[in-house]
Order: sequence, then structure tokens, then C-alpha cells
Amino acid sequence: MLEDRRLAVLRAIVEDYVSTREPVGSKALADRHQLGVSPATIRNDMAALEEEGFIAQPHTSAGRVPTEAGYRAFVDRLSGVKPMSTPERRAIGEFLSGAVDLDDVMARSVRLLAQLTRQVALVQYPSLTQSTVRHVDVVTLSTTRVLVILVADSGRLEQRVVDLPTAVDEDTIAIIRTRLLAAVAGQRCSDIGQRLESFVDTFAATERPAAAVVVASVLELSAERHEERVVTGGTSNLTRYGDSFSVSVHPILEALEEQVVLLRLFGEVTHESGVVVRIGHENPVHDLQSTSFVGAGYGRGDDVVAKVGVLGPTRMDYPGAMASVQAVAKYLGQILGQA
Amino acid sequence: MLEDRRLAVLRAIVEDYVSTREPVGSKALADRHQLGVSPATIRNDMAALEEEGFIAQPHTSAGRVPTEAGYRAFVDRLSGVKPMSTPERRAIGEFLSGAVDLDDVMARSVRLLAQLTRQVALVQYPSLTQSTVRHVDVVTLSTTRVLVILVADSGRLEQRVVDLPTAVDEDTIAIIRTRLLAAVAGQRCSDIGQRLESFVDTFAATERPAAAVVVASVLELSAERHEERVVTGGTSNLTRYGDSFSVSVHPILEALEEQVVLLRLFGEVTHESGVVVRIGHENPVHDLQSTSFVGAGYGRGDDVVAKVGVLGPTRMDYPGAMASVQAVAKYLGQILGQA
DNA sequence: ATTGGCACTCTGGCCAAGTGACTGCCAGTG
DNA sequence: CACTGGCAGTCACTTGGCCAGAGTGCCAAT
Repeated sequence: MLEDRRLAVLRAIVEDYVSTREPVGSKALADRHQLGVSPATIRNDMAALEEEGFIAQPHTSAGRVPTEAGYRAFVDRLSGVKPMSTPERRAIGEFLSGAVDLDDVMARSVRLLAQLTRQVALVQYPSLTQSTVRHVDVVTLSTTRVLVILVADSGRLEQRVVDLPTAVDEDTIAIIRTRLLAAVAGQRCSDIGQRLESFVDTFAATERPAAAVVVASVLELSAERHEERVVTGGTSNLTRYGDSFSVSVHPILEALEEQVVLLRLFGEVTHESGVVVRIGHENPVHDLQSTSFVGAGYGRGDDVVAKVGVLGPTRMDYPGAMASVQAVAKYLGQILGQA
Repeated sequence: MLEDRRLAVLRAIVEDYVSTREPVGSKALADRHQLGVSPATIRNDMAALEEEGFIAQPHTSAGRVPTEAGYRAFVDRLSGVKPMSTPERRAIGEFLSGAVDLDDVMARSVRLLAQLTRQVALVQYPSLTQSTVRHVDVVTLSTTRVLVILVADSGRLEQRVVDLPTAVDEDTIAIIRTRLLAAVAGQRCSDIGQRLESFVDTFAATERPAAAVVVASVLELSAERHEERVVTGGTSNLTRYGDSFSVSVHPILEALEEQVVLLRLFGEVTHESGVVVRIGHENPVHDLQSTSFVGAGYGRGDDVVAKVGVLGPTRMDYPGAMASVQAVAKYLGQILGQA
């Protein structure tokens, strides 16, 4: 009861602060929410909340602002995922299903998510290791150069230009192509390493050098290192308010340009199907510790093949962001399933 | 002679302003450059330059700042392209030739250019219409779904998922694939529309519906609309200084997220092989009129297949940017030529 | 437990004065 | 005639002091 109201006050503070971006005082709270008590009472609650570390004052005579712990409590105990309206859901589905290829799906998703949340959106390409090989092709570019193409069932396509050690005629290429395809088609990407181990040895001596480099490139294409790729969108949302939300947008923009950093950010979002929220310093990336991250995995059925998320100020609309991220993840899974 | 010194003063103003980012006064000019005259004389020249519209004062008691016309004069008459050192050139070449496929080339270029100029870098994918078809492939995804892949000789690869009107067996797909490849391989992308005009009619009735949609998708892939694609990098350079360089970075960031806008920006860079500079309002894109653009076309030999450029504050190091853009364009052309 | 009242604190806006960095002009000089 | 030194004038920017407003904490009362 007493405890209940304190939490209600915390929720009110978070909501007000998120929408006004200004420290919120006891009077304003009493006015804008039906808490049924006077400002003085709220002040007492606020003092207690501050004691517990959920809120803080920027300076003595200012209102209160939620701390990271405050947001954490809000997310964990006070807000469910805001349900989305059916037309909204339908709009998302329609927008995403209009895509013509995987690149398009990714591009649309990131754009959509940025628009929905008005934050920076991040979408990761489906992992290769989790996929099976749909097709492999070897295209002749010149007598000593071929393009190796690998298509996964997620629709993901990887390519690579390969220099052959010696000039090779079209027939040999054809042989390599056919046999390679037979060897790996339908295999899981993570398995083809084993499958191809002694595969090269089965080629005639004249074909072997060329086959070796081609096979090597297929291995590389399907390897873990190559698998990760994150697209970003909505970076202009970082500068939506007069001037950034904390100190400077610069380090954040810098971080967003580094794939490695983005992967580290996503790294934390693992297995579990639910939405993950990382607030401020919970974040593994130092330069992004003034921001919060809301992410979720997506995939066909239950296995997560990649992740999506949004990045924004710690002062962000968590319920809304969680809903959007979840919805986009869900539709991404569906689209991938049918591809 | 007299005229000469005035221009020297203009050059000095531009250089100082670019490096210090502060209005430059007559005394500072006399100190930092060997103009051989006193501040008073310089003041006279400055008055004249202001009269002619090349420089302006932010307020009465401040130093002078170049106007757009001033930069224009500087670029046109006062600065050549700053030559790059040989080690620098070699570093560029090495960095770019390490790329494994076209995506990689583009990604590396944009990164490199952003680093060299410390500005926002833009790189456009090679145009398809200018290229010839190296390979076409049709990969079965399900009985009613195929992935159509088109590889151009520039190394560019386009893909598209296509729904077939009816279920089609693997043999039919194989037929379509083979005949399609024969029909378009080696053709210029811009020509294949004609080549495929009556191509569909040559198929047996049972194959025709499937062939029709596949052919249609190939046409789309090679069509003009699909051809343009611009990648950006170094956007964090926009926020390098305390706070933006003009009013706000926000509209600029927004503009950079719109492919259409970027294409409009590039649109102006046409044919001529040289470096093009657009200063402030010379720029066709309204939201980017507080910025300058330095761009150049690249391609194999003389025909321009796409463009590269950098975007930065009007107060930017034009000679340096021009040199970097030119160098990257040149190496891009070389790499593309050998691919 | 809640409330109204009151004293206290601190920020932000505002104004005035002082400082410094320019310029423009003018009279003087080789 | 081009250049120079000097000098007065203008204006932005900074500093310090002041005031108003917002918000708190505490206390005594209900």
C-alpha cells in the first residue's frame, strides 16, 4: 500500500521525465497524476526513493530525475510491453513483406524501427552458421579469377573474388562448381568445414590447386568471422533535441560506425526469446554508456539467427521501444521463415 | 601586382580561417604570412575584397570570414590540387586492393576517404547500365520460389527473390537458367531489355509463365531504378567540433540517410573526369546548402561508372579534399578495371 | 500517515560595466 | 601613388551582482 504508492510515484516520475525531458517536481506530479495525495506526501516518497537510489536531483532546488536504477526498476516492475494496435501491427507486416530480397528486408526493417521508435535502429543480418547452404556458384571472371557465390536459406548471399594460382579453363571450373555444389548443398554452414576437409583430395591433380582455393574461399565465406553484419538507421534521431542528450553525440556516432562495437552491443542479447533492455552502464560498450539499448533476437521458430534493437538516451520510452522491437523481430522471423 | 596581393590576402584568409575556424583579422594575417606589408595595408585590401563580396565580417568588430564566393575564387584561382606524397598514394592503393569483393571495396573506400579528409565520405556503387552481364543464375528456393542473381563485370551483384505463378520442377528451372544465361551473358545491361523482348515467346507453353516472371525480374535488376546505391561513412566527423559547423547537424544527418537525396547530390557530378566542387548554395540539395561537396567520377578508363565524394562544412580544406577524392577515384577505377 | 506552511537553496535570466579585438579613416612619408 | 602608423569608434563577450521562481526539507498540526 505504502510501498505501492512509492512505486506509483516512481512510475509517474519516469513517465513525466521521459515525455517532458525536465526534472519533475512534487507539485507537478500531484497535478498531472491522480495519486490522491498532496505534494508534501509525494515529497516524502521522493525522499525515500532518492534514499534507495532510484531518483536524483541535478541540483538542490530542482525536481527529480530517474537514475539508471530507477529506469531499471521501472522496466522490471512497472511497465509491461505496451501492446500495439492491430492496424499498427498490420502496417508493420505489410511494410516488411513488400521487400524483394534480403538486403531489402534489412533496409526496410531498420528504417521502420527507426521510424517507430524515433531512435537509432540496429538490425543484424541473419547468421550464416545457423543456416544451411542453398546454393553455391563459381563464376568465371577471367582465366585466373573467379567469383564464388554462396546462398544461404535465410536468403543471405555472400560473394568473394578469388585469384586462381594458375589459369584454368571453363570445363575445369564447371567440374569444380558441380562437385562443390553437390558436396555442400543442404548442409549447415557450420558443418561444411568438416564436409570439405578431404574434399579437395578427390580432385584430379591438374584441378586440385584451383579447387583448393575455391574451397578455401567457400570455407571463409561460411566462417564465423564473415557472418556478422549490422546495419544502422535513424542516426539523425540522435540530434533530434537541441543538443544531444548527454554530453556529446560524437562518441556515439563514432561507435555506431564500428561494426565491432555494434556486435559487442548485440553480443549481450543472447538466446532467450524475450526483449532485453540494457540501461546506461549495464551496457558493455563504454562509449555507449550514456545510452540505453533495447534488443531482441529473431529467427525462424525458436532458434535465434540474428538480432534487432534500438539505441537511445537512457531517458527513452521503454515500453514503446520494447513493443516495436518485439514486433519487428516477430515479423522478421516470419518473413525469414517463408523466404 | 596590386591585384596579386589582394588575391594573396584572400588565400591567406581562407587558409587561416579553415585552420583556426575563427574570423581572421589584419594583424593576425600580417603576423602569420609573409605578405611584406603592414596590417593597415592589408586592411585596405580587405575592404576591397569585402566590397567585391569575397569576404564578410560576422559583426562590426570581428575579423573577416570568406563568403561562398570567396571559397569559390579560392578553389578556382588560388589552389591547385594538393599533390599527395608517394607513401600516401601507396597506402591508399594497398588499402583498397586488399578488398575481397565489391562490397568490401566500397566499404573500404568510404572508410578510407572519411579518414583521409576527416569529413563525411560518400561512395556510389558502379552503375549497372554501364556494365555488361557476367553471369545470371536462378536458384530454387522452393517449388514456387526462386532467387534470381545477376553479376555484372564491375563485380556488382544483384539479387531478387521471385514468386513463381505455378509450381515448377527443377528441370524447367534448369532450362530457363541455361537459356537465360546464353541470352544475356556478355550483353550490356542497358541492352538486355531489347534482347529479352521476344525471348519469353521462345519457351514452351508450360514453361512460359515461370520464364516470364524470371525474365521480368532480370529486367528489373538491370533497370536504371535499381542501379543507384550510395554508401556513407564518417558521419561522426559532422560532430567533431563542439557543436556542428553552422546551425545544426540534424538536417544534414537526415539528408544523409536518404538515398534519393544523395543521388541528387551526386547528380551534378557528371561526365568530366576532373574533381567537382560545390560550395554551399551551389548545392542542389536544400538541406545541404550549409555544406560543401567535393566529388569525382570513377570508372575503368574514361567512362565514368559511378562517383565518390566528400561532404563537409563550407569551411573545409578544399585542396586536401580534392586530392583525396581524386586519388580514391583513381584507385577505384584501377581496381574495378582488373576485377 | 498525511498535510499545510515556511524557511532555505540554488539555477537562470537580466542588466551594467569593463575588456579586447577588430575596423575605418586620416594624415604623414618614401 | 602606394604604403604606413596612429587613433577613435564599434561591437561581442565576459564578469559580477541581483532578483525571481521553482523546488526541497522539515516541522507542527490533524
